[in-house]
Amino acid sequence: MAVTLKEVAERAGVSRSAVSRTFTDGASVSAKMRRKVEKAAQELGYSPNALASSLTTGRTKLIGLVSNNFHNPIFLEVFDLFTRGLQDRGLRPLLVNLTDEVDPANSVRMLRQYSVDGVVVASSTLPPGFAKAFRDAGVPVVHSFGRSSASPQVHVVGIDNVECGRMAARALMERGYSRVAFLGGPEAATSTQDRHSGFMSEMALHPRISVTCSFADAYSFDAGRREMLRLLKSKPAEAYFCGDDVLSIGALSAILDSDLNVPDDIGIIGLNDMEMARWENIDLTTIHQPIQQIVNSSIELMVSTLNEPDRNPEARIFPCSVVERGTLRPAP
Amino acid sequence: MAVTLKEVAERAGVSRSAVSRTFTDGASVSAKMRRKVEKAAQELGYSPNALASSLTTGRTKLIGLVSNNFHNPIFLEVFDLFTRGLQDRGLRPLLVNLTDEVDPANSVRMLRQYSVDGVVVASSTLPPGFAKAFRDAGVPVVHSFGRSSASPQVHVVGIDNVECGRMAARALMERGYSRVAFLGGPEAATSTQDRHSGFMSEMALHPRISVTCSFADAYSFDAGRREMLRLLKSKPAEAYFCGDDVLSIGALSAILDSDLNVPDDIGIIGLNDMEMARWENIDLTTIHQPIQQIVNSSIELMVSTLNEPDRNPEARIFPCSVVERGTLRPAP
DNA sequence: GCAAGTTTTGCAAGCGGTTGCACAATAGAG
DNA sequence: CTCTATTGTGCAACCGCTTGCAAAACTTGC
Repeated sequence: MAVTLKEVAERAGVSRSAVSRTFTDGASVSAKMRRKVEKAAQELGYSPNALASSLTTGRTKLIGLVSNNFHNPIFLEVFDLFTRGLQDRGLRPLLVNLTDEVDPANSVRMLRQYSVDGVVVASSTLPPGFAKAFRDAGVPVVHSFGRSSASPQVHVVGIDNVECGRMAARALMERGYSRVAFLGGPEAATSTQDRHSGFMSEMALHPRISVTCSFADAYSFDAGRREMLRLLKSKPAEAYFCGDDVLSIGALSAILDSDLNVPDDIGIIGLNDMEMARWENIDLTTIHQPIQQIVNSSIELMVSTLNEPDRNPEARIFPCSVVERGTLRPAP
Repeated sequence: MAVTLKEVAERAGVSRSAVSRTFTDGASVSAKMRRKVEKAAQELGYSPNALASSLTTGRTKLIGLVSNNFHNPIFLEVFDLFTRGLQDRGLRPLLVNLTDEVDPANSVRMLRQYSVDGVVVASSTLPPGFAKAFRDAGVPVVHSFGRSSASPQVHVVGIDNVECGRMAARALMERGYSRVAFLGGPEAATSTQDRHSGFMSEMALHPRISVTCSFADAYSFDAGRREMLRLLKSKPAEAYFCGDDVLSIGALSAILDSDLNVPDDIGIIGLNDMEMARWENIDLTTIHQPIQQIVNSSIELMVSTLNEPDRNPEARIFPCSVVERGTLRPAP
């Protein structure tokens, strides 16, 4: 079926090693030999079998790209950036969808069967145990969008969600709201927990302000809408920090449906600054998460770790900032 | 590093073949042998190396998932469905991002180096040449969301875009619009061409109705918005068939910005029915594309083709239907 | 033109598995 | 308890490629 090394060698009248060497860079081959081999390879349409060579080199250039966020549009951008970034460095993403998966063991086994060189866990909702399971299996791993920590157990690249919570609280305070609330994503997600605690810790500095909390059961439009509809039944807060942009948009839709006005009756600030947030029909005030930097840095960290597997776990945390749009009343 | 067949064999005190056979189903092993081997494997934490075995079996279970649509939210759903569907059948998606790629040769070479068993081209904007290039390289291929045809050259699964164009035209006629327009995506995409030609052919039946056309340069929010802003400078049509939902939303944003009302001043009908289309703050009337069926059918076709590589190319076309929401005035 | 030093090249073993073939072990029949 | 039919098992070759080692082929300097 496919052309092999051996056929090229025969055609060029040289040894198999010679052919192998012309296709591995850094190997010593004379110019004449290289010409002969390349000619034969050309004629036969040969290209080396990466899997076979991985057997002896121990490297596949395959990277597991593991996620469970397939309903948050920001992750389409994330996948775009990851696949392009990895490709550009000669790495191949093996995509693993962990929706509804609770046990890391299966994916660990599968990715080891395919001898991936490394794994990127790209998720803000997978528990840290997943990333650790890969590390324990001896696979280099980077957790992108994971929980920041001063002494991480695996490489983590992302944002400081606690600080984002504080930032949101400060934004609301600057705008003079006196009854504010946190509307979080799934309570089990570390990102929700951290945003919540940051928000509360900042609000603790303003004891006169009333603060309430509730949680949607997913980072999704429907969950946000449902939760906000529920909140609107009793007296809602003046402004909400929503755990995520999709959630915010769901909440917005509920508010608009109830004939209330944003930002006059209720203010919303989201988190992520996904592409859609700046669409004029949405125009969401939100906290920008620098996903491009996060992804690039993750890839860079992955590549370094491949070359130096015993590198100590590292946390790379990027700063966020408030993007002023139309869903919060202006600061005075 | 990783445990190998040989170590398991030694520990269990049996031959390597015996171990291999207990891990390939359909092979003949006695119950006693199986127990011994499984015990040893368990203790050592062995799991077979899929890549090594592919060398002799000729099957990797790797499927190239090739796309260039990383900015249309509907493709997040598509990737979700594909990855889960493939995983469920024991296949592994190797994701290839073809954004900005014009020459299929590179990806063909790369996917052959990784000995993928098959390739799914999931894109409505990649030219048919890409799918054909894989076929020519002897790799089973399914083009999802490709151009429908009575005698396809490769397997195609998708919708009849010409018919969708007609359907949109009929929807506008039923609602009594007298000046309508087509606002398409990139002119080079076969999907745009087909939707356009269907729309025009149906409109040819209504010679009294004025019809105009224009094209955005991508299936994206920005492109739709930009094009609609341009159209609004001179006298716009009463209703637009937009080539796609994201495009529609871009157009909507332009319209709302210009203090015009939808659907009273201008009507919009989209195509795809992506998740967002039903979000209350968008509420887009659109044509539903059954992506779940398309993806499942694509996977099913892929699997059949793997078992029977010489199968004739087949087109599987699924019907679409108008989803009535708020961006078109109601039919009388 | 020769010795010493420097590439190049081929050989052969190995990477982790699978599998046809021949032989061993067991089962079934009488 | 034989004799045949049916599994079950091990040997060894092979899948496509890499690489340490030693020999072959070049350089270079004198």
